[in-house]
Amino acid sequence: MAKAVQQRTLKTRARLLEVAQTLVKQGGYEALRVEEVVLGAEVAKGTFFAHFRDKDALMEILIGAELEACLDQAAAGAVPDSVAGIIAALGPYHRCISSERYVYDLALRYSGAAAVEEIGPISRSFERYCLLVDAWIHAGTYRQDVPSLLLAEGVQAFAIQALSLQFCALHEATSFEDRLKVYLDAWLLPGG
Amino acid sequence: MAKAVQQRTLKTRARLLEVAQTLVKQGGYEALRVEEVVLGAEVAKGTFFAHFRDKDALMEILIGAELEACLDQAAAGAVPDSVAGIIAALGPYHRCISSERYVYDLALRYSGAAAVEEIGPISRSFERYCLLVDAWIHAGTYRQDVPSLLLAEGVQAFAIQALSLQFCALHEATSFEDRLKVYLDAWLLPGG
DNA sequence: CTCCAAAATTGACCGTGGTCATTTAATTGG
DNA sequence: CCAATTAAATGACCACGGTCAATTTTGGAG
Repeated sequence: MAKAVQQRTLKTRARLLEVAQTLVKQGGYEALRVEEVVLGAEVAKGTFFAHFRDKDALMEILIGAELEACLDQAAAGAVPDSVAGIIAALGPYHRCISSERYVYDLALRYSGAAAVEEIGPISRSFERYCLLVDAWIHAGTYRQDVPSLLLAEGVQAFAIQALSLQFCALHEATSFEDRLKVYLDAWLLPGG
Repeated sequence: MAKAVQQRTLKTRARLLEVAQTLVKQGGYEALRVEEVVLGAEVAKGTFFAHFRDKDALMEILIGAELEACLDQAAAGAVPDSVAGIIAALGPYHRCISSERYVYDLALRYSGAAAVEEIGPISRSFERYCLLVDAWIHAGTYRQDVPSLLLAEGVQAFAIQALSLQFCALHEATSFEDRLKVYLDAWLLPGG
């Protein structure tokens, strides 16, 4: 029972991820093909699936990393002190999810973990999103009649609603951020 | 420029839908295969795609019909006069969406129309859901500081949030309806 | 009735994600 | 240093959604 994972394994996995990342940078997530990844990494197709459960698992890792970076950025900045400030601070995260239809779909699909033992990067980033917003709300002056974590979950719910309407041609008159502002004013500052 | 659509067309389409519906009843949506549908309907594969843009389009029709029936039921009943009543009235709709992971994913993906000219059954049912809830809220005594349609959109957003958490193993301690109740109390009756 | 253009249908074919028995490489015990 | 054992990699193969040039059916017009 010594070192079960070999050096080779790490190298192969790293190469697969690197190639995939490069391809995504070039052509976006939608256009990524597993075959191109294995060609670029110079391994057989089967090797890919020995490292990732399926194509989605790779996507989750790549997109999850992007989302995590957005949260890093949000956490590094000053604590926003208004609804508009919260929306602005979350801007990179929301823009990332809405950058591609494909990304939006995948993010929603994996926003909740399918099983306890399989909590993926996207699900984790959604949780961190809530905790971050929770901290902001806690530090600010918003409604006090419900727990701040509940408010944070609501912010996420409204953000998703606003994002989904962004992809809906019927509602394209209003911009994403304007719509979210209306929601969050009503949610965080009722009667105000 | 006489009758552009032939009798034959309608028959074939009806047969495809009927077979698909039967298969779904037997094995659920996830397990449906296009090949089985065309086999059952005794047509070639190409015929299927002459009638439906893709497999999802068929799914949308089937699921959209189920959702529409749930809304019919909700609209036929008495107007609910409380948060719990609203949740109960929407029960069939929510249960339909959460009946299968596959259904939930597809419903979310098509909840917003991708293009103006392509507003599908699911998107339409989501709109009707909002209008129905809007009417209920209008008739009841909930917060008055924001438009009731906005409140209705919020109800939908929270329902989706609660549904997504239902598929998330992390949060399975709380039931869907209990969670939605907490959200909607805070949303529709702030400070109350 | 015959012929014709438009509509509907066909099925061989393709792209791409995913599998698995087999082969190759690395690690360990003696 | 050499088996023996375990991990990793391979690539032919499959499943299944989707395409399209060719063929058949249909419903008039003359």
